Amino acid sequence: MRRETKLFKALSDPNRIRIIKMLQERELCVCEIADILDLAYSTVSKHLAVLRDTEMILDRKAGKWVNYRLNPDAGDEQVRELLALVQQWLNDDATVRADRAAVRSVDRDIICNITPKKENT
Amino acid sequence: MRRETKLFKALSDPNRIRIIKMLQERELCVCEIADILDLAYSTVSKHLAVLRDTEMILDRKAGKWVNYRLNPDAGDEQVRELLALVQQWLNDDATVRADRAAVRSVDRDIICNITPKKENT
DNA sequence: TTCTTATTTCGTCGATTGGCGAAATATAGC
DNA sequence: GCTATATTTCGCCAATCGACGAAATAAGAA
Repeated sequence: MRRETKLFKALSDPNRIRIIKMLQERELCVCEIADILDLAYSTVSKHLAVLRDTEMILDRKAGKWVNYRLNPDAGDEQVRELLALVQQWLNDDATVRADRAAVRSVDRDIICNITPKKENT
Repeated sequence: MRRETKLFKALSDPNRIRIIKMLQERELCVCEIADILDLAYSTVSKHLAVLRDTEMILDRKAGKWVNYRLNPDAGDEQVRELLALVQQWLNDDATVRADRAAVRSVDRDIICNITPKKENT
């Protein structure tokens, strides 16, 4: 019972739904998600922790970033079923569409003020 | 977005999940549900209002009782999908099993201290 | 019409939650 | 080893939520 309600609770916040819809597009780091959602890093980190704790998403270090991605092959069938459900939902939602467009253009190098590496000439 | 998170939120409380699992068994009134859940009538009434507000359940008057039942043919596909999901889940859960057994024996006439009608002799 | 009763609504309380900024942590780069 | 930085954790605040009892409502029964 706790497991199921915990899964539903994780999906009951709009920002966490937005995060999942964004991660359907591609892997993202905290600073990119925070940039798109326009939330504090700490808030995003907390939301991601909730989702990671349900195993709906996975994290891994990539340089100085921590990347988050969906976990569609989660061992838990309930997680898989809910992720499949949310995958089908909200694809015509205006906010989701805007977030998706943002995901395609968001750039962590710009957010973190990283100078592009010089091309060898 | 609001619609989806509202549905997930409705399912994120253990007692509301228990109510839905009980209603899979049969239609019930507030006093029967309160008896099984061991909650105040007002609390049960509020939980039922949350569920009715999502259209996952329907109510109708039956004498002095208000009966509640599942709405598996809800107009909203998302409601139908979630009800189908919860139908498959938790069927081995100890609490759900106990609640189901209680549903089969709970009797509103006993709860409300109604004297059975005398049989014609 | 009045009385009784199942239910709903209201108000209060303590617990939980989502937001933020600050502090702490992990670790890449030099 | 030190510095810089992305992220996580902590602490606080306001809003929300689930529990209860009391009051209000709806309506059945007499």
